[in-house]
Amino acid sequence: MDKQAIYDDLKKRILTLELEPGAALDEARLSEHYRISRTPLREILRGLAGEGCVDIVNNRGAYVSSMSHKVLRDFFVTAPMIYAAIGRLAAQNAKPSQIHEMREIQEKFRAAIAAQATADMVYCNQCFHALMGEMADNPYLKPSYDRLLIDHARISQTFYRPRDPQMAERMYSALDHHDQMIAAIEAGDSKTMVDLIVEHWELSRDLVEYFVKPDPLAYDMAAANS
Amino acid sequence: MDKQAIYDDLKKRILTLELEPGAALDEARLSEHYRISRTPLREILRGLAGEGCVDIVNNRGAYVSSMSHKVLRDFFVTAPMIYAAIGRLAAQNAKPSQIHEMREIQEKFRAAIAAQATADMVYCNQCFHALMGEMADNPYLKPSYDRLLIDHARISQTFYRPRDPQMAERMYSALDHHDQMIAAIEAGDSKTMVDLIVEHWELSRDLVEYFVKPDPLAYDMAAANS
DNA sequence: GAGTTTTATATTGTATACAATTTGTATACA
DNA sequence: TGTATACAAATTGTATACAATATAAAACTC
Repeated sequence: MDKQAIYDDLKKRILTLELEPGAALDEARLSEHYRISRTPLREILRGLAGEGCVDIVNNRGAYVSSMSHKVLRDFFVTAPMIYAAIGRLAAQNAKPSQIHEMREIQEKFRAAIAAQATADMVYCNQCFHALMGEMADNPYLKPSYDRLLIDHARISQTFYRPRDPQMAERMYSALDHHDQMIAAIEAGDSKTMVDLIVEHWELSRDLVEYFVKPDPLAYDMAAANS
Repeated sequence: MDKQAIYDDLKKRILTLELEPGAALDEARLSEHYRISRTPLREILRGLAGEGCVDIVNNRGAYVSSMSHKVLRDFFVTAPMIYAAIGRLAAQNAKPSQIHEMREIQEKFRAAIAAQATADMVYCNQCFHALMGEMADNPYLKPSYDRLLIDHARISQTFYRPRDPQMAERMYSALDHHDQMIAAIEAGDSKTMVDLIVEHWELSRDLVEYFVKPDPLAYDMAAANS
């Protein structure tokens, strides 16, 4: 397992919440686990800190970045603007090879949904949106976008309930959006792309809203039975 | 000189173009210069890479991040949106202690302009806008904003001509904008704030436009004398 | 028994030595 | 003369040992 692979593995474990927000990342333990010395491991942790996955406190170690209420609020304030901008730029700047790669990811995504393989779904979705960031090809937006994607993955996992039939519906909507996005990107149609991004975003927003404000239990049993 | 001081010093040297875009950052040379070993120096370089000051290529060392035409274009595409968003959030979220600090920076800025101390002007301006980023208090926008500020400083220095009388005018306009911004932030008036940000931005845009498209020399000497 | 100081342990930070990779140069050959 | 290969130098990457700092525990004072 080389350095990049360890980097990716750690990032994946953070994204999938296997390493929970706030969890301490002990250098000695991790370096032993991955069979490398502390020096390169520290560089990996600092790299992840640059991406926003990890918070480092001087002389007190590294922690998986937290997900406080404030962070959640900031996420919902910021994501629409950045996502729209990235979508617009992706439609303008995508290279043919990237569009091809996107189609491949989309087919894997489709298969994962059909197979109800939650982990694969999350991963393919992540790849799809990360690639969109590459297409946009803007070094100033990329760091913010990547940070949003990291927390987007974590938030989605927090609120996703695999047994709820509404979830399957949502996933097929998302899949459909992705198909339309690929078409818009190929056509270089940035206006349609932004509309799709907004629509897609509302899926995520509604998921959390539904969690915070779920269908209430009947508080008047007599009425519920009538 | 502790680690943070070395970090700041390197960043400052990059911002002031003392270390030019694309310049190689030799680990051995730098570690000797700052009297620390390579291990912490490497961490500093990776930290700066996370901020976007430095590009690191595997097995081929660190370089001051470049300023290609594409980067310049991306800068002008992206900055208005992010600056406006940061301005709006700063007006909404600024804490009294931060407003107080901002006033102090502004007075130093005023003094630097009066004294025509270019380096101090650049530094105070940088501090002013960095503090605005702190006020906005949004972890998703901050990485993009900081990256924009780094290149903004470098671009401004590239196109600034201290001997041009127009430059002094511009600086007084900027100073005036800053005064008005502080008032808007204190009043929590985010609408006015965004208008000011746009106006302030046009100063920077015009500076570069003027450089790219300066007053042409007379090409018809007869006509010029008539 | 509560609070403070001291001591021990654990963890992070730094220096140095060594390994791996890349780059430059010289030489052989077409 | 141009290209390819082999070797040498320089530079980056990693491991390990040691130093500094923070946390936990124990002893002490009041």
